[in-house]
Amino acid sequence: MATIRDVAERARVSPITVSRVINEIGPVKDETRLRVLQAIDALNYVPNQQARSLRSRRTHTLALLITDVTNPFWTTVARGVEDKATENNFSVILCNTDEDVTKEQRYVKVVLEKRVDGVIAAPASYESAHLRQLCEQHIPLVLIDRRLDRLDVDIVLCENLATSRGLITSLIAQGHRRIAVISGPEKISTADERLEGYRQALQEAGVPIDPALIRRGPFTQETGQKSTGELLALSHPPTAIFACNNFIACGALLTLNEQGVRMPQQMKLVTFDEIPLLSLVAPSLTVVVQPAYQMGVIATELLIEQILGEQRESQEVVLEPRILLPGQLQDERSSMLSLTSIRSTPVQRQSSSRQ
Amino acid sequence: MATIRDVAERARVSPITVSRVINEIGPVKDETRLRVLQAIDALNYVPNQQARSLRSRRTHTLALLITDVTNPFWTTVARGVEDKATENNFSVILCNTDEDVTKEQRYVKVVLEKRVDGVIAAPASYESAHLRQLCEQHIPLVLIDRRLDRLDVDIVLCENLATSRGLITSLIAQGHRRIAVISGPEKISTADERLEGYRQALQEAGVPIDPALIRRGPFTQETGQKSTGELLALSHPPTAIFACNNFIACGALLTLNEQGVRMPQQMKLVTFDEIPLLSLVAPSLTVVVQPAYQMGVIATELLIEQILGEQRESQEVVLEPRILLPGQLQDERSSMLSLTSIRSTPVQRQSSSRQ
DNA sequence: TTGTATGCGTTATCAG
DNA sequence: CTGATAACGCATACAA
Repeated sequence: MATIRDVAERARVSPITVSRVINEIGPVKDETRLRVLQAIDALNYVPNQQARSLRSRRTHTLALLITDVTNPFWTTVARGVEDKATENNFSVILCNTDEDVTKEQRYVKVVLEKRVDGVIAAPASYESAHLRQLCEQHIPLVLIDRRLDRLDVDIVLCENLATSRGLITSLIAQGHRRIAVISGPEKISTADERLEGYRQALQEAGVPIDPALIRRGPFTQETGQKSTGELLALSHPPTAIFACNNFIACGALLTLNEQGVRMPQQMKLVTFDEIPLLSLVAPSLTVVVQPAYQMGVIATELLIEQILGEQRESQEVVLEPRILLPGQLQDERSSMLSLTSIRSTPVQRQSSSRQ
Repeated sequence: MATIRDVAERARVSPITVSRVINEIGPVKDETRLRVLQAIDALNYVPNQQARSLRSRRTHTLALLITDVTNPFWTTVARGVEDKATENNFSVILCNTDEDVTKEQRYVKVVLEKRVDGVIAAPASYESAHLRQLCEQHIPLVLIDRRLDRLDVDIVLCENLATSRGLITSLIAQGHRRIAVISGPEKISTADERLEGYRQALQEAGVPIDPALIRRGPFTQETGQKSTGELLALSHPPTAIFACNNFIACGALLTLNEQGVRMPQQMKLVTFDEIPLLSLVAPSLTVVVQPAYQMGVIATELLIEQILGEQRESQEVVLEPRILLPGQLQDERSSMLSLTSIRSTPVQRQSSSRQ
């Protein structure tokens, strides 16, 4: 592949002049520029970003550490990140951690070696020592969706605790007393906060908390299926289930369906996060829809600010989820299938800087 | 950040010795190695991949050009690519082309600048001149899912034509005579081949082809909705619809649902590609499930062979899709929600090398 | 307006 | 077993 020197020779100038033409800095006579451009064209010259990065200390590359692109929530986040990154001439390296701290660590190492300009990460655990490593090395970092203990860093997320408390309060208002919850793993802030919201709502309403109605497990369909099966087998089963993410909700749905449980008559299901077609499958569902695409976009904006930018305080951006009640906004429910509409939504930040 | 020289100084050796320790090449006395390792640890030294790449001409980075991660099919492909890449110490840059040749071109440029070791791409059009550019520059390339005209290069895909012909033949055998098809854009091989299969099946069975029953548009939900609306409005509407991808099927499903069309009594729907929960929404659906995860894995294997490897003939790997009939294999239908099962499936190649 | 010298961090080559 | 030197491709600082 042609180098800057090849181009320089062909255009009968020095390499630096070629560099000036490419980067459009410094004065170059029009005639010279033309010769250079012709040489570039003739040789199919493409600047070597590796060499460039070595000097400029900019790789124009971001890393996105999420649990699993296969989850529509993260897929949409990834799409938001990629769109915003591309808009700013950054590439995105995709990293699936599967909520596995070891994998996360491996990716952190890759990130350091590759000298990416910044990282957007959903921690596999709120301890995640390796992510702290990034901060120590002064790699720009933005957390997304999940918190990290005792680390003052930019973060974009939705209000989990209050939202889930409101969700449960409203179930209680509808007359439900035996409400089950199926939450995610320990040490993941979203799982903890959604569960805590559940507890607070029951306490406020004076409804006793029955440990048998509280289930936890990986954020997977299997957890939903298994837990729902167990809940249905209770001598005094719940009348409502709060699934803490979409995969768990799918599992619950499958099991409820299998066992012929009618919704919402025999069981009311509420959940965090969207899955396409969910509204068609179970029109009685209440869904907390997090603005995943915007979360990705905003996280990327914050990251790029950090990379290009001035020092500033860490920001915590808290977005409002939309709550889709049964029968409501049917159309919008399937919007994930086509991001066109979401993409054009202007970004609104409800940020609260802290510390 | 510490450099190899810092480490060398601290360990009182030359940089090259440090390099030898890191890369585990050449002989180094145990004592020296230990000193070096201690220095590396003390300084938190991480080798600079940029500088390394400059010499070694290996970036350990792949690019994945797909139309849209948001489509569960591509999501799953991406996951397969990422898993296999990671296994071989490669990172993956995610590129969404949205079936837009201009975007594709921009990404090709990025790919060239970044000197990625190889590219996996689903062409936005079977012309896509820019992708040819990669071949000219001798960048290892593997096509996935879609063909490119007159280009002898590795490719992984499913049998589209025969599969769709079989699908339609079976509809005819069930007594359907007015069968509609909603296919994707022009210049995309999958859209063309699936449509061609439809045509062949009708011809073979002596069923006249009615142009009013043939619709094309972008592979989106909107296309499915719009086309289905138009088909239902025909004076002599079809009794079956063949949706050529999952998004189109979703659109069709939404419109059929809205208009209260009962399936399969009033309308039989068949489709390519899976969407989670599809089976719950419409148990009467017939779905051609392409092994997306495996496609990603195999494409990556081929690419890595090219990168690391010996010259060899271009390979064309054609995989068998699974066809899920109504009511059949209910469990497997939702397997996309959790890749665990897919991931453990051993890779079987039904390859046919050509040329 | 253009060019020279130098260095980014690493590794290949050759020498000791 | 270890080291000196050069080179990868480009851009900064300075000079002309």
